[in-house]
Amino acid sequence: MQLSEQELLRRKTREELIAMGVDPYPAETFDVNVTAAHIKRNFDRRPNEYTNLSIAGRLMSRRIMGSASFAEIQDSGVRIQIYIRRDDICEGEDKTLYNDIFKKKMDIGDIIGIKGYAFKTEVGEISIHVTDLKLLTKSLRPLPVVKEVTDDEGNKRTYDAFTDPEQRYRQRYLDLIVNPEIRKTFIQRAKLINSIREFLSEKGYLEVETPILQPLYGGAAARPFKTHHNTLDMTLYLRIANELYLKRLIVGGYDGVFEFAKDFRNEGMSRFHNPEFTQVELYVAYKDYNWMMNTMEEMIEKATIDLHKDTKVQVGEHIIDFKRPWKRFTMFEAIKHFTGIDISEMDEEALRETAKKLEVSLDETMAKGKIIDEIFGEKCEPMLTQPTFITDYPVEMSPLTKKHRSKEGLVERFEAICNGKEIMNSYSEINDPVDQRERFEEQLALGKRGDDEAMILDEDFLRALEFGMPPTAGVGIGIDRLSMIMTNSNSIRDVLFFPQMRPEIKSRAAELSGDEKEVFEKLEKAGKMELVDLKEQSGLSGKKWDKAIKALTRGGFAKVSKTEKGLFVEAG
RNA sequence: GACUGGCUAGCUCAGCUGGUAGAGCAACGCCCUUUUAAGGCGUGGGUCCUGGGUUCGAACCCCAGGCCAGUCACCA
Repeated sequence: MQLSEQELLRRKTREELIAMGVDPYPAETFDVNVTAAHIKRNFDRRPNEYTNLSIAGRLMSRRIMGSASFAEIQDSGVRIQIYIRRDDICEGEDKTLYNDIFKKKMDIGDIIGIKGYAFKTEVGEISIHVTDLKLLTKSLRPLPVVKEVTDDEGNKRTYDAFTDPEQRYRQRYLDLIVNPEIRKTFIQRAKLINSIREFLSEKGYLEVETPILQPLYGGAAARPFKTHHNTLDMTLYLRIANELYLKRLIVGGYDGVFEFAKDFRNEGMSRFHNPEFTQVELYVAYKDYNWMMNTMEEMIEKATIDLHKDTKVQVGEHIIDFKRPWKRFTMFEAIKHFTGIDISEMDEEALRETAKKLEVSLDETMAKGKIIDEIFGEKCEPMLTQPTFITDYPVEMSPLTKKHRSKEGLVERFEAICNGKEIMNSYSEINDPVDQRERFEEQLALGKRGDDEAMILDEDFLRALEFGMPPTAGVGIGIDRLSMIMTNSNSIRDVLFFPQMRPEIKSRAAELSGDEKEVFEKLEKAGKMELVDLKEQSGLSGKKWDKAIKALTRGGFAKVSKTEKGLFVEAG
């Protein structure tokens, strides 16, 4: 690793501190009795409360003026100014703590502990007059220095902001230090989860945990991640949903269960999709989807008030109001409303015609239900900004949903759409095991035709249903998408601390030379290949090849492994 | 996957029709006891994303590739 000038200097400083007997990473507790936020909030009202304070934080800026200095420290995302005078922290003749340690050996980014008292400067800034100073952690990397100014009119201006989205996502710790306003987003997300948890717990439903590693994946239409358990020597999948397990618990006799679940779907990424995401799923016995709609609008309305003290949320250009009751449309009504066409009585032929007229593109494999869904997705969903329930979906799209009590060809399902996106999916669950088996079999047929998202038949789940599951309503709520709305975020990555990113590969080929470099570049592109093939492609003589590959494996650039299938090389 | 834009110092960015790299902050040295994007004087710091090509000469032009972002497509 090539270190920058500043990194080298800080490493040297670390050594010097140790040499002079200052531990740059002391073990003992530094007792903190106040936070920056606390002082700033209360100093004006109770100035005498802060005469003997002890506070720790990261050094964010320094203004040294000879034998006195101003600096800022930041704790929990809040900055406060500190004032350090040489003769206050160094009472005797020995001025090392100020002249050497503070001025020379502390840097922006170091974590320090101070003791002192709060006061106001002549300019009126609440500050801490330091009487004692201690290094708690030496920082070895220079921090981006972001400056914020408030001008005479009270407008905030930021200079040298740390804005590169890639760096912010990859180094979230840095982002949190330097752009503390993003902390609010994550606090809101946590509040949202707490609010929902509180609501469901208060109703007496049990929060449960079910397997993430599943031998069969089910409960949604998606491609899974596949993994392997060594001892059992079996394939396991990361769950795409927990639905089938929660329903087993309903069979087992719980009246209501819910789980905040990380689900994993091996599909494309976009500003609305991360390969792992969070859903809360809830199943309640003896209820149907109508009850669930009422319960959910109550729950989300409450959550909105918990977060914003209001039912209204600003999202981009729009103000979204979660106040009950939300609009309700059947899918057919919604399509009629937005296109003027009543498709409720149409057969597949007529639907195709209609889709064509509406410029909704279809492919040959799509059946009736899928066509309806396409038209809805294209012509209605994006138009629905305010929270809206869409009910009564075509049966083909919903293999776990109970057939509609009175409408042929439909199921008892609703989705809540908000800001043009689905945030909730719910239905009256199938509890007729014979019906459920038939639906699974239809899915199997789809799978055989090449639909790689078709559901798999889960024999154990069917066995559970055969013992009898009470009539049940279930719902899944996308926590990430709901968080996006609640925090006015434009991308799912803004509501995840650590969104999935491509690995950070800097081409290390530069460290190599000649033959090694050429071989490594080929290997890096292929990832893994047969040793013989790589040798062939390199076009090197036996001796040169041997030398190059040995250098690469020694340097950790390549790994050779022997299996039954032959010799393989892998980029390291 | 397609299109558009981007990649230059630790951070934010400039760099004209190709002439061999610059500013502010940060860093280093000196001065400075209530400053606040503190200030003053001085100094150092770069694989200009990578690899090829054109050229006397490439950060800049051409080709290939990488990564990121946005939009669209796919996908719930």
